[in-house]
Order: sequence, then C-alpha cells, then structure tokens
Amino acid sequence: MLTLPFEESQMMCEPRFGANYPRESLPESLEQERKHNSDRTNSDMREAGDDISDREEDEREDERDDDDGLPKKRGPRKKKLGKEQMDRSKLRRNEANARERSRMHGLNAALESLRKVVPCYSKTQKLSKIETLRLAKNYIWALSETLSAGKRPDLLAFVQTLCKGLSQPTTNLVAGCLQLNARNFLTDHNGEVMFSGRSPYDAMYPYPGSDMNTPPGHSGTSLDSSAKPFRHYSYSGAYEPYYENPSPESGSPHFDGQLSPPMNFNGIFSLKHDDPPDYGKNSHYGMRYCSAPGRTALAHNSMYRVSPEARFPYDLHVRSQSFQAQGEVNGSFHN
DNA sequence: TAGGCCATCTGGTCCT
DNA sequence: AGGACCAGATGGCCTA
Repeated sequence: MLTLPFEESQMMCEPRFGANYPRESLPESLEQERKHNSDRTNSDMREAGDDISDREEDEREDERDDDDGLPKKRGPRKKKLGKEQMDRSKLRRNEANARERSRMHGLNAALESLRKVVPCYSKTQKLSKIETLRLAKNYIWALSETLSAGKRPDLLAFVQTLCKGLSQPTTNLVAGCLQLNARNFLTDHNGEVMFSGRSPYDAMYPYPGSDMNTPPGHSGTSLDSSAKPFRHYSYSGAYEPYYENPSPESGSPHFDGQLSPPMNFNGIFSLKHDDPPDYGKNSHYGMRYCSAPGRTALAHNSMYRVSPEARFPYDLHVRSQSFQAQGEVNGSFHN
C-alpha cells in the first residue's frame, strides 16, 4: 500500500552528476535558440554599463561609507585591470555565459525526456519543470509500491499518489489522462488529493464477473450490466475497453454521459513518444519497466500496452511500432 | 495587471 | 586556472 511518507527533501536530494553534457547532443532547436540568443544577450545590452572603469567603481565604493550604516566591503580591493585584462575578462565572462546556457539547455533536454516518460506527456500542454519533477517522483514512488506489493495496485491509491503535491491544473491533467472526471478529485487545503467518486478501477477492469473487474481486496463499484463494453482493438492489436450509452448512474467511466474515446493505459502504464524513441541508446529503460518476475525483458524501443488477458501490472503488451491511429488516440489524451 | 514560468546573466563557491 | 554548479536578479511572455 501507499502508506509510507515520502519527503521531497529525501527524494529530491541527489548527487551532482552529468556535468559534461555534450553540446553536440543538444536538440537542434535548442542549438538554434542558443545561437539566436547569443546574438542578443543581455551582456550585450549591458555592455555599455560595463565600461565604467574600476576607478569609478572604487570611488563609488568609497562614497558608500559608514554613514549609510552599511559596512564597507571586506576583502581585497578589486585589482585595477588594464584594457587587455578587461577584454580578457569580458571574453571569459561571455564564454562562461555560453557554457551556462549550454548547461541549462542540457538540463532542459533531460527534463524534456523526463516529461516523456511520466504520465500525461503533452507537447502542447507541457508540464512545468517543478510539476514534472513532482510527478516523476510520485510516479516512481507509486511504481515502486506496486512492485513491492507484487500484486495489482489499488488504482485509487495509485492516482492519489501520482497527484500528491501537484497543482490543481496538473491534477486535472493527470485525471484527464486517466479518464477520470476531475470533479471527483477534491484537493483539500493541505494539497492532499482525495477521491469522492466511484473507483476508477472499474474503468481499468471493465468486465462484470471477471477477475479483471474485481481486483482482490477492492470494494469499488461494479459495472452495471447495461453498460456493455465491447472490445476495441487498435491497429496495434491492443485491447481498449469501450462503452456504449454510458450514464452516470451506471457506474461506467463516463461521468458526463458522453461517449468517451477508448480507454487506453498510456496515461500510466506505457511509454510513449511522439518523436522517434531514442531509447535504443538507453536500454535500461526496457529492463527497468520489464523486470517483473517471470517475464522476459521486452525489447527496447517498444511501447507497452495492456493486453486483453492482462493481469495488471505485469502482463504488458509489446507494441513494437507506433501507428498513426494510436498516435491520434494518444493525442486526444495528452492534449 | 498580477502572478507564474522561463531563459539568461552574473558572481560566488567548489572541485580538478 | 579554469570549468561546473548554484542561486539571485532581471526581464520577457503568457494567462487568468
């Protein structure tokens, strides 16, 4: 169960690493932006101000005497630099700025790749940096709990964990990605997310009477038989439950009585990439996500879908290619 | 218009 | 000495 507290201070502290992010690995757009920005840096704008001589600076500093109550600056006085030294200093400062930009671009690229592997990736509605980190932390925590439990997780707790500490818009986004009605999430004044509606588990396990519908130890509402799901197969062959004529009373996943697009599990259980996945270079992803007992490692460069016979969370369907139709479905979920 | 988010510059600190 | 890292400051952009 998801009961242990997880402090950001514990989980977010990490050793310094990745200092030497290769510049050539920067996304092209970032490189272009870098060039563009370097043409109009603030340093250029402030260049004129930098021309103040050190003597003038010293004079101003002398003026700032004890009269104003502020102590004089301690430490060695600034050396007076010659013109060549000043030029050199400026050059080094510009180089440092460029390195700093490059470093931040690397950081942002890493963050972008993180966005793509946490639930609710959207190109158009990007999670902020802080929200991405929070969601990633929650996601890791929830998955860890799932693995350690060794059984189907309580989806409600899973979603609650995912949304813990997230802003309301992000919570709504996550809920939307999971096809939950955002109205069923109540965020109290402490930022804790509560759920007041029917369990989203029913959306995950739609077959009345089947063990997919009634996970062990789960007391959620069962489906009304009038809401008959039929199997919807995407081009990839993955199963996606789909409902006809749902109603709020029926206990179906469609709270607004509207026909919703096919449920898929990309929100939580699969990796998705609008761009050609580069995980071939990072094969540990496959190992990490497919390390369930008794399962062989899935090939990298894959997306994992829940198969019709899936027993969450370990029976994941390998999708070796990304089809357009699925991309559209994903788009509807992630935009 | 205020607030959030972001990119960038900058100077300081730490490390090699 | 020089590079990486960090945090504060600043200004731009966007949205409610």
